[in-house]
Amino acid sequence: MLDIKFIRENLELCKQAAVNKNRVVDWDALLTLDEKRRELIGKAEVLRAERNEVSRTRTDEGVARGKAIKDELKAIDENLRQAEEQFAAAMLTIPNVPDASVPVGKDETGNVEVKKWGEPTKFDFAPKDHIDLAKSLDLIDFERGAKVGGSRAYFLKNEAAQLEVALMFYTLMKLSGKGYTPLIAPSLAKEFAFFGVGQFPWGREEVYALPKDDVYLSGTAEVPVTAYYSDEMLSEKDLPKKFVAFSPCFRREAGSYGKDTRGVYRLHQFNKIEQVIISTAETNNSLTLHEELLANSEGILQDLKLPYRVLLMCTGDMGEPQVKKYDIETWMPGRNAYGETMSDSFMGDFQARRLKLRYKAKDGAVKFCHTLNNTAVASPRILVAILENYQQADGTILIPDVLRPLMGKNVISR
RNA sequence: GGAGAGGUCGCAUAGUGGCCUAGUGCAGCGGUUUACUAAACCGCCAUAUCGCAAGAUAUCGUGGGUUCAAAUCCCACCCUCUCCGCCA
Repeated sequence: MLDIKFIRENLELCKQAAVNKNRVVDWDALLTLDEKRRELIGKAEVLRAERNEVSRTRTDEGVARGKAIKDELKAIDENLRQAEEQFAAAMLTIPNVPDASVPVGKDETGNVEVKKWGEPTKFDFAPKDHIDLAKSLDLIDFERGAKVGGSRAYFLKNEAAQLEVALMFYTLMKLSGKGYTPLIAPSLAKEFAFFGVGQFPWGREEVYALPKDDVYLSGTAEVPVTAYYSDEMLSEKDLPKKFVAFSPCFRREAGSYGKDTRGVYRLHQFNKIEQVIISTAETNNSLTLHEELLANSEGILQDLKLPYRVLLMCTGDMGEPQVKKYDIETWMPGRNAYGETMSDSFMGDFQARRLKLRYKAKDGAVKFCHTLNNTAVASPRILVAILENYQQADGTILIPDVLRPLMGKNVISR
């Protein structure tokens, strides 16, 4: 959410930001509601001031006037309540303004590759995709997954199951060692948290709802962890707060029914470790932290010796809440392409405003925090890259060096 | 699922219709003193909205209601904690 004062004072900037993000906003409706509500607030306050004064007199005339004011106020308050409600709903639909360093573009074709690490793996044999590899080595059971859990469900089996746990453990320990507080976060979260991070109102279709219990299944630990300090007042001296959070993630994948239906690239349920930072409202510092999150994720991929590239997302391919976003794509031989494995976002105070996540600055001023997050590792998608890049001519799969101590073996074979 | 207790400024607490313009303590900020630190003392210090400002208004879990007037009385709901039951 933006500050309405900021919108009033920077209307053209906000309008252009929405256009660049391909979002349609009814600015006139928003500003009309804003004016209406301010006018009603003014009227109500004048009446309340008079009522307060009059009721102190405790005279018959005062009581009579008080009664009259009471009726007037009732009508105004009802109108004000409606206006505030509509205004608040409209405010929730305003997208955030991208940073000046973000390229303007319509869609993914406008993204800019800013870094490439390693080269796409070359094979002196015909490589298999992860589906064939998984079947021949009995690593993933798609058929029984679908039988039991429906479309896009799966069982990780044997070394695939061990590999996922090893990856999660490796990542959690590595980032804990860098001062990130480890968390295992709830996957169930209340509606306010989804509005808070900006998944609602836009992404409702993507989220599993459990209406009977009034909770939702989150698709990322960003939701619970960013909301961790919601409604709280932090101290500047305690910032930034850095978290590395494990959670099972759930996504409906509505609108992508025909996409990536084979394999474990796009799933309804997976496990992920997410980095979340809550920091001060200093954009330059936040941009530095944004790079730190990127470097952390790159470090994981470099440890795993997986070729990847970093894309700076253009305005048209970033979400409503983001100020700046990088995607990391990892080489996946089965796709003969890079596939997204991590997503590194800086939100400014957009989420903090929605979550009432504030801090007291050293000078005593109360400010909204800045929030950032980035994937540390998401599995099984990362297994696609590991299985495919590490396959050998004899059909076996080498295990990345850093995971061998955890796996107790060097190679997957049957 | 059942029973009970409770939700007040960053934290802790006081507050049972008008003296609440929400008090006090702690923390925080500034200062005096000090070789330094601590202590002591002095001052400042909730948030939001509207307003150029002076200031006004609102906020005591949320929403209704009673009243000229509600943190305070009434109703509903939400949340937290404790205990019992069930249970990985």
